[in-house]
Amino acid sequence: MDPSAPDLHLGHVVVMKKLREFQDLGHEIYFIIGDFTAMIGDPSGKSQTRPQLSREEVQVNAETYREQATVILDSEKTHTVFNSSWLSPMSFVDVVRLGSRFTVARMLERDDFKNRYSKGLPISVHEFLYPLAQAYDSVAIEADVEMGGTDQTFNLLVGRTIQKEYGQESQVALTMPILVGLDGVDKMSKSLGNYIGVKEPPNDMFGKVMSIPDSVMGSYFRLVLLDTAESVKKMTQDIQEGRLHPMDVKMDLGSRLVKEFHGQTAAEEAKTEFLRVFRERELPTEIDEVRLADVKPGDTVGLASLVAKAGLASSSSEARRLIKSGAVRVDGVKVALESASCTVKSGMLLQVGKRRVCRVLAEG
RNA sequence: GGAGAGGUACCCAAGUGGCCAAAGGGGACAGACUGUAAAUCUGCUGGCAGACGCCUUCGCUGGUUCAAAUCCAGCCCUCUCCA
Repeated sequence: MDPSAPDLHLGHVVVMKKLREFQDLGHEIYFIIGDFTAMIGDPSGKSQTRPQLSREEVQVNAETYREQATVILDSEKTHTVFNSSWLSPMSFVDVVRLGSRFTVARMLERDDFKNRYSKGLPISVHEFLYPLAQAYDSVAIEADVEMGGTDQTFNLLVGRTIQKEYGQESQVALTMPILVGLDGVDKMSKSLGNYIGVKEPPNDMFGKVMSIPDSVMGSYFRLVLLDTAESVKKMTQDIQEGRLHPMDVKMDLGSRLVKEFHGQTAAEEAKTEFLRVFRERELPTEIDEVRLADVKPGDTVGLASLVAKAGLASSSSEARRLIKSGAVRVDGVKVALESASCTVKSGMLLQVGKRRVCRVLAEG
């Protein structure tokens, strides 16, 4: 687990559910926090070395992980370890020795490296060290089985080779299919912002589920909810032949997911709220309140800057564009004049698009 | 070490003295339509400002010029071939 982005999402859940199965069958799980490897940065097409995290940050993130992971995993059978504890003490000699057990040709078997190499894109030497470091993790804990997404196949296989070189029996590499994110195209990941976090509030979780393309619903049922292949196939057919409406199926998916992470009641509430806001087009039952210290009731300010201050747009220029395109409402009334100014009232309602709403509390 | 090519906004990519806040495409965002789906159409895509307008950006640092993404010098980085 990479500790630089401490949010577990449904993509992780796919793998963790399989881990849980192993636990239920009596296996012990080592949850490796990649605090050392995070400094190298997994080659992902962007060869940027990630910022080094402080000891404290890593600790905090690790704790966050543990807490989130226990939603799925049995904490009794889960050991949390940091790979810096065996990678940091290695000397340069050790690293050279490790490197001598693997060849460049085999490194270039990895698709990502192969592609970059053939396209003339840079590959730094330290990136070759990443799979080796991860492989050494397997040596350090004497792993019997290592699990990950299919994108980890190469790394897992390097682990097998390296273990053998260090006189251990090669681990079994087990990969789970990759869950696609909300865009329906790319893998679910935090950096792409197309994820559903396991700790997200019920309403957000439900709403995000509803925004996924129909075409990927099946994989969510199969990989996250562990429905059988047959039932997913039947569902797909029923939709195609008009016996089921895709939206109903998606709402069912949303309810079941929210139920899994937040319970039955939350699931029902999230569904009701969704119908209320997006079908009936009413305001949400709970609206965020934004306190603005530098504005007081009665002030006349530019609407654009107010929208930006309230955090509904990233800048006032951005807010201007949104106003111009007719996305902004003040107390429910659309204002499309870019240069509009408005008189501040405490508790006034600001809306941008369908999703961003807040109440402004002027406390200047 | 030698020779060549290149570094432009979130990404790809045009631009080779003023008409450049920078073509085009993708993505993102917003509007219409809808099932907060897909597809389609439209808008929009540096920041500040109520407005006239102002400020910052084309690898970095200096220079030439009334004017530089564009010319010059140095530096940094990437790729290819040769050694």
